Amino acid sequence: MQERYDPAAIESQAQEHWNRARAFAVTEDAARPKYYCLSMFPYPSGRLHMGHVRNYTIGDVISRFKRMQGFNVLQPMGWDAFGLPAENAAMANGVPPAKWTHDNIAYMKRQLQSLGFAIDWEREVATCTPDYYRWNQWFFLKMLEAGIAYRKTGIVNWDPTDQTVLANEQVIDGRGWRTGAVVEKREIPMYYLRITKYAQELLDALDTLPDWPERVRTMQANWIGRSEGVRFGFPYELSGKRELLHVFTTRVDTLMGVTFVAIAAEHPLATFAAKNDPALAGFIEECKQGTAMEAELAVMEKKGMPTGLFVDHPLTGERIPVWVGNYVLMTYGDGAVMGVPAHDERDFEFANKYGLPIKQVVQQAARDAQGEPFTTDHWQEWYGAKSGNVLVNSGKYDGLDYQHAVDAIAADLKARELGDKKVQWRLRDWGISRQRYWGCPIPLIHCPKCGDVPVAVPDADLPVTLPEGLVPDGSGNPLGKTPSFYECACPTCGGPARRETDTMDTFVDSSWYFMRFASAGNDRAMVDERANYWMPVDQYIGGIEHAILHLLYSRFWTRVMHDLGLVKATEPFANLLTQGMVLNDIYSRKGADGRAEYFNPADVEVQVDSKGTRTGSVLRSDKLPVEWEGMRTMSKSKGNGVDPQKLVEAYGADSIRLFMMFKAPPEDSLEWSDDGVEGAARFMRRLWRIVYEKVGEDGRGVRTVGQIKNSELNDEQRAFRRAVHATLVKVTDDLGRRRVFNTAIAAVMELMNTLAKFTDNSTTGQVLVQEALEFIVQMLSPIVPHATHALWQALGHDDLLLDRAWPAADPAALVQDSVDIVVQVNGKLRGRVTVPAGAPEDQIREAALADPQVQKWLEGKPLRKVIVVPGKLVNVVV
RNA sequence: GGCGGCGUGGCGGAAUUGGUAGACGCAGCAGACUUAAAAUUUGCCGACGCAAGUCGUACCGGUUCGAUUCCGGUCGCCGCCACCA
Repeated sequence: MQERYDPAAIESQAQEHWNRARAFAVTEDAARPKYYCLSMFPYPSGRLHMGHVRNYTIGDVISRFKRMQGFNVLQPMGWDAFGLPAENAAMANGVPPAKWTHDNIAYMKRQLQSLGFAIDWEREVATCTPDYYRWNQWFFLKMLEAGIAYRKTGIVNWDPTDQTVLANEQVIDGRGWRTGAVVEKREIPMYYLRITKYAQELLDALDTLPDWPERVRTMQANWIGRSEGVRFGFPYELSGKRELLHVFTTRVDTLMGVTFVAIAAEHPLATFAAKNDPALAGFIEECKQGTAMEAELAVMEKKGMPTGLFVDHPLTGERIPVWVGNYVLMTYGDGAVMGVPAHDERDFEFANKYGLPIKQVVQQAARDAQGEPFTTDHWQEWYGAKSGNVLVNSGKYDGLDYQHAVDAIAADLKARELGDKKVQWRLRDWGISRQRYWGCPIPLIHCPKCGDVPVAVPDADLPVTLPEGLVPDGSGNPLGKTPSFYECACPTCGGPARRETDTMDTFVDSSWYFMRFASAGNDRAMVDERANYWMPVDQYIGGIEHAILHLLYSRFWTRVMHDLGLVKATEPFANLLTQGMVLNDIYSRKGADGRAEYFNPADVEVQVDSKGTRTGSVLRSDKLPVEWEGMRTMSKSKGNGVDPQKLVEAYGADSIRLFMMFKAPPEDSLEWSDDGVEGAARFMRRLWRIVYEKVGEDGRGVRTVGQIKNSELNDEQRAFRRAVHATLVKVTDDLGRRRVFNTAIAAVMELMNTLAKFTDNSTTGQVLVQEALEFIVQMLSPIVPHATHALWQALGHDDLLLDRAWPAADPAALVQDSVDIVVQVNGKLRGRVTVPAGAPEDQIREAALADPQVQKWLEGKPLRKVIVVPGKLVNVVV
């Protein structure tokens, strides 16, 4: 073997070897246990960033480890290739999105290959190819048929920058998730998927996903947002006709305390009332503009205006005024709420401001608070707890507790046919229409003769192919200006018709790609029996930012595919790992104009004192100070990005992979450090050298490992071998059950330190060193596959390391003759004793008490108690 | 405001079921090798103390023979949701 560790040569050689052997192409094999390991596929933005590298390294380590454990492992890769950045790039460069996207895919694929990921590239998919998106279209039509997809004209979130509609999930703090532009409200006909139909299932099934992070399950449960309450109507007359103003409430027990009804500005009744009331119309307009930030909305002043309309109290018939309130959401429930100022903080604030009556109807059972002035303090006391309170001032309901009051009032409302108990969801149906070009065309045709309802494209005419040569100009969807695309014949009547030019939300593409990997290449079906072999994904890995959108959509989509008979799985991802972000230092300097200029950490020199504490930092080029702003995710605007490509060229893929796995546990954020990468490279060189020193220039390892008999070893040899096998046990557990790679690597490093001190040159000693090196190489192989591939050969093996079975520890090597016992006196460490393994408690106790160090602390004091934890410690209480 | 999570050396982190706090690495300090530097390598590296030892896992209290770990409270940071009736 070569003396020098030369990652570039080693890595390209290993990769060639794997490629020649088609080592990562995998076929379904019912005889072997399958393992589907999937990392979230990337958007082909141009180049990989460090977040990708971390994500895919984690997946690769797990895949390679599982493979060595005998699983039939599928690790595929694809491209989430539709989306807006391609259109923006197209506008900037005048290049069609298709070309930009495909160029990026080619480049990023090379990058992924240079990192040595064990990916089955024969299953690669790109969502922008007709082979893939035709099944989006096909399944959309199936959902239309099944009533899961439907068309509705509704108020939508309009992103003025991207000129498109956004789903509720894509609006963050009132701004577009991608552009950050303040979202406007618009009325547009579009297509929805009835995810609300699955709300209960999606909520309940969270309990079947114990291997998902708790916080992701909580976030999904909150997002689905189940509330139990009562929906009922306040009767009123409008032009002689009896109508109902519906509201939803979880506190129907306070119904007798209603003193007003508040409706949203967009409510039809508000629109009606505003017709002859310019002041009200103005107020409504003001509300619709609204402040964008939700956080501000929450603390914003309650504002309202009377509509001049009145409704009847559903039980008492009392006249109740209807107000427009800026705090009422049109998008939740019926866009109207009953106002109970005594028992709802928002209503209380509103009533105080506008002088509306406050009527207390609930109070603590043990208390008589009647006649006391009503203050915010009272509100908190009375409203806070549902339990322990009873109704007052509520006629026949007086004295009932919360649950009984709800039941009684709900029953009475039902008897009057005004309402009933209802479960209300926060989740809303998923709007998938986008007025964008670079997406999957929605396969419908609008025919002027066949009526308003669009006609489905027949299966035989699928896919509706997206023309690839167009370049958007920033003014809406270019498909709408391309007659060759939209002009078509109606499949029903044959007359001239217009093709739908909206495309699908790209979250559609990513909602089922994992099943396509499992049915790769099938041009006759969306999925086939192979999907039932692979699904569900055994391990899914990706960023926490997808905790709601992508994961919820995928869960929904999988259920629909199940219900329409396409797959057996009901949940797509059995196990979820949300990897942490990759952070880097941010350095800046205030310019003369007050604007901050940012510098890459690689160009900054950190100054430390003699203890290593950081005292300041200067720019390398001018030696002038720069300010450290802490660590944040890598971004262009902060100038703290790190290019994986340059690192691979400088250090090799293995050192980068090792550093990322060692620096932090996978779920924690990872703080980038060039020194840390240097340290990883140092370790790789050390590993290489230690093997080189053992096997020499053209040496082969001592292939006699199987012959080690533990009983024939001397004490030092036995201790060394025990360390080797104990490390194997720990690393196996860390990589498998615990999924913490940093401690696994630390354990191997520790073993390397032990190995360096083991200088036994006897034949037996050399065999033990050979065994240790083989174990070390195997244990590290999922993490640094290239170097270990070469080292495995150097150690005298001809087989492919990645197919080698994961080693098993020799139980005889793990046996300990004696154990060290820690002795505490009153809980403080005072001594250590060595006793034979498995010694009875009495013997341990005697040995501990006899220890001179311990004796010193015991003298003259009466023993009160001795606690013996076999194999671990003794605590003497005096 | 609600829910969830987290606070350990100069730094990243370890301590897996309540049982030796600080593994492993980075940075730092001292030495060896070298004409020199790099590379490599050896040792030290929580605080106070000459030492024996004492203190120490954000802070205060509790349970326990024993608490970084469990419980209650306070402070701080992070994440998500946020006028959801």
